Amino acid sequence: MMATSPDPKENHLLAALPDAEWQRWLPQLELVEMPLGQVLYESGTNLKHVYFPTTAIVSLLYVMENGTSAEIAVVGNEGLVGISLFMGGESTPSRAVVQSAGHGFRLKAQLMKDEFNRAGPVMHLLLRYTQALITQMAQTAVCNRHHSLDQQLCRWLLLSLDRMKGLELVMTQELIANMLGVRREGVTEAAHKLQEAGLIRYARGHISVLDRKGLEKRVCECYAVVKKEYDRLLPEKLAT
Amino acid sequence: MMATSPDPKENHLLAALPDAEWQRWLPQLELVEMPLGQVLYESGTNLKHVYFPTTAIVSLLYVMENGTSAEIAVVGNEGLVGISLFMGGESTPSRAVVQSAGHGFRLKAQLMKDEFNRAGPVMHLLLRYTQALITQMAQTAVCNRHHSLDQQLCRWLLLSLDRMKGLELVMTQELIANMLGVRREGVTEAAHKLQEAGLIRYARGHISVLDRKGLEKRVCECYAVVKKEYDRLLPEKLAT
DNA sequence: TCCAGTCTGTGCGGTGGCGAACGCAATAAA
DNA sequence: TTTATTGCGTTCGCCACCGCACAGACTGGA
Repeated sequence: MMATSPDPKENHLLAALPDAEWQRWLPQLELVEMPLGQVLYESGTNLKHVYFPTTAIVSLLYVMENGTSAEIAVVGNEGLVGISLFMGGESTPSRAVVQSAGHGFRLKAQLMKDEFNRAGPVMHLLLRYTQALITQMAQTAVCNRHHSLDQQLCRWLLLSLDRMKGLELVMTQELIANMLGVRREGVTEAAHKLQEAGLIRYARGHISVLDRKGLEKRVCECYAVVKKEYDRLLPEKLAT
Repeated sequence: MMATSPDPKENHLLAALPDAEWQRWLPQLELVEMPLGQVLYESGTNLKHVYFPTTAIVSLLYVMENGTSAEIAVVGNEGLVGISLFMGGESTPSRAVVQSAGHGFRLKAQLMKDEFNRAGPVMHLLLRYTQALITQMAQTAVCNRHHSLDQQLCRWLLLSLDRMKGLELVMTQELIANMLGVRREGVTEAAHKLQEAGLIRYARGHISVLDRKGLEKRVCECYAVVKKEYDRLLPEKLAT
């Protein structure tokens, strides 16, 4: 198995850049490896970079005083980590952790702010992305309130799947439980059901999705709402 | 009891406007009454105005396919309703409903977009507000996951309290239940506990807060996280 | 004054997720 | 090969919240 080719255009936002900005940014983009568990930023700290994942997936989560956590949103090759930089706050009360190892590119904070403040197409692209992210957060709140763990697991799997290439996640049930903010045993049970139904197969930290359509049948409406909003706000550009 | 005086500067965002924009906006600001239950925008529809509540409180909520709902965020005189206008999406999958009757001012959609696109201090103000709103949504997700109904009720009461003048909410337990996305009976029980503890008093759709500090002692950390972020991002301007 | 509608109190069984504990198997390290 | 670690399976009691059903209490309107 070879590492994936580090092409910035694997990130949809970078791929959607107008040619002028693309030329300007390219020399400034720094390829970074993003190993599992890496913390990109900590709650309340000022950001030094924004990250554009290509093959990695990043979880935005809030860690409570007692140590338990809950995922707020997930970011992959469709987006960027660090919106608070251009939103003006410089920091947020959440933490960004690499949930699935891979690569990405980063840009220095000041550079990002300068580019945003040109108030051109880049700004509007980033704002539309931010709105999609907002929808994801809102729907997470709804899902946490109303839907069963089974459905939430399906949602989580599908959201992850949409942000990677293959059909296999390297991910223990314990980690998933931390993301969802539930017990590990709950995830074990829910995953077991999905395996019995022939939708997934898992073993020691590897989950293979066998029947994506099957997951889509089980998942709650939240997944579709979020996906639709991403598609609406961030239509695939023709670039590359 | 007289109606409150309809002063645009009761809205913190309007009050924070630089003098130039204030002069420019003033003739365009339209005073509107906002009766309980009014729907400011519906899921998926294009917005025609942005609303700046002064004495009203507005709930952003998502209504599920089966009719049940969950609150995503609450907006009062500290903010504005309709961020998707300048974020670029024009619509969102949520609904905005007046939760507490009062007044507000509105601005036509196109005007708002034009003002935003000047890319000056107004834009940065609105973006900072949006980030605060994002924090509120994120924390709602966390709270829905981890905290008891009792604590969530406290959080909800305090958030509402911060956005109004007096100490009495006109609000049935059934309505609160719809906002929180829980059963009415659950709210009844939680409210009963608070009343027994002498923190609130209620009767037929009127809730009086007797001991705000007491509520703050019972509430989960979520409230403080959100409040702190609003204070950080939207410091009180000296205007007026 | 009486009725209808609204708001709150309460009780019941059901269930989904919690916390803790322990067993087991597959992998990695010695 | 042995040993330690990691990941998954299972059980058991517990509690918060759910859904439903109904009773009382207050209010406004005819």
